[in-house]
Amino acid sequence: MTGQGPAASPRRARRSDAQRNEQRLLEAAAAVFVASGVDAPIREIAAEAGVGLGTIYRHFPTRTDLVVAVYGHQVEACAAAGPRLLAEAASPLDALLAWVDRFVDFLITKHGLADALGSDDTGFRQLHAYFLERLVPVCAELLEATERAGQTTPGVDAYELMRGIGNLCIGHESDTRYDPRHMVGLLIRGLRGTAAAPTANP
Amino acid sequence: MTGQGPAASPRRARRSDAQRNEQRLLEAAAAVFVASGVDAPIREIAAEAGVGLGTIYRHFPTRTDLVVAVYGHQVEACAAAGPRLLAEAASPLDALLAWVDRFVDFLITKHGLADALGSDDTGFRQLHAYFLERLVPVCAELLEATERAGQTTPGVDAYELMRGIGNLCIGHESDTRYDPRHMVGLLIRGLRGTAAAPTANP
DNA sequence: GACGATCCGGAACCTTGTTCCGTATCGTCT
DNA sequence: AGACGATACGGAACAAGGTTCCGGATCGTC
Repeated sequence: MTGQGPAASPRRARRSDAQRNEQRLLEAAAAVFVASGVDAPIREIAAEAGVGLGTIYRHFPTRTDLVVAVYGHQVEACAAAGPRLLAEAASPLDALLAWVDRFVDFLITKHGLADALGSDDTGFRQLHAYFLERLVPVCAELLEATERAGQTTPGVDAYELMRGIGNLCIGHESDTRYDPRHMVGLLIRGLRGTAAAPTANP
Repeated sequence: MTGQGPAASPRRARRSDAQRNEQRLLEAAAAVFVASGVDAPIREIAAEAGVGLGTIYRHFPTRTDLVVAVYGHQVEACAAAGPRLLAEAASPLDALLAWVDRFVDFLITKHGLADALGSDDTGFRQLHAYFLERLVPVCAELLEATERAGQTTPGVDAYELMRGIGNLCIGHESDTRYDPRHMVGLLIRGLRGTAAAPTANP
């Protein structure tokens, strides 16, 4: 172990133009995602960044890499919010509700993200996987807490719940008659099911 | 009334080869839809039918036309089942449950159909519209009945419910961990909400 | 200043959708 | 039967987007 580099030992540091381009691509991607959605043509992002196609593919081999680079910290923040809410909220159910709200907000706020997660196109499969792998454990924790508190019917799988919520958020743009929040609200209400609130009940 | 043609008076009947080709296309499309999903390349269907690209576009200008031609009668049957169930089932809620079951079965049975309905690709927009226009009224009728019977919380929009159910069915293939029926079940349970069953309850 | 490692740009190729038109076929009329 | 106009056919051609690849420019170091 010579311990000379940040990691193993890339004999040379990254070239400065490479760093610059990565930065430009990140900014361009963020802008294009907002303008045209996360499924915008790669060429459009390359053009916005003033960079060739080869460059974008070298820095971000898959679309997922780009999306994660742009929105990754928000996903992480969402993941981190789970335990925090559980600690701070009045009850596990309140925590779950708040967390789901936050997740839904994130999805429907990012142009085309929900649709992308729902689609099974090549290049979105990995994105799908990333989201689920990152957030399902958090959701599971919240769910277990609500179950233990008797606020939720047991036996609901966190993975399925996350997929369900994500799916419900699909297509909210391009359809003003459909508000995902209504259906997510219904879904969550179904989660409470017959496990009536242990407290008040007229 | 001369009563010579089937309709108004296309001065000539359709050519026999045209009829033959339409038939072939229908059969080919059905086969390809099963094998490769409703989003299979047009060329694949043309090849399967042994016709040129121009021919398929002439007979079925949009993908929707083809899908409706293949699955239309099943959609109609589903639409027709609504009133019948309402008349036959023990309660409006039973009717609604049975009808939703039937709809979900239909969606997850047809390779890629749910995904297609969820996507907002050009050429699937119309399919989406067709399904909703045909089935939302039926769902609305069932929903009103359950509401009147006090088996369902009022204020839920049939259109949103149908979209929600459809969305929940997306991506069930290519993901063995996700069973749409579970989430649809939850959604429907949320529909019943706090409107406790007016009858028996252990 | 030179030289090798790195990185860049975009031409080129693939897949799929869609249009268009020269040509073949059909049905009818003589 | 033969001819002729209406129909229908086939597939070339064009567009859009994804992905690969490599000659050449640039960077960092010696």
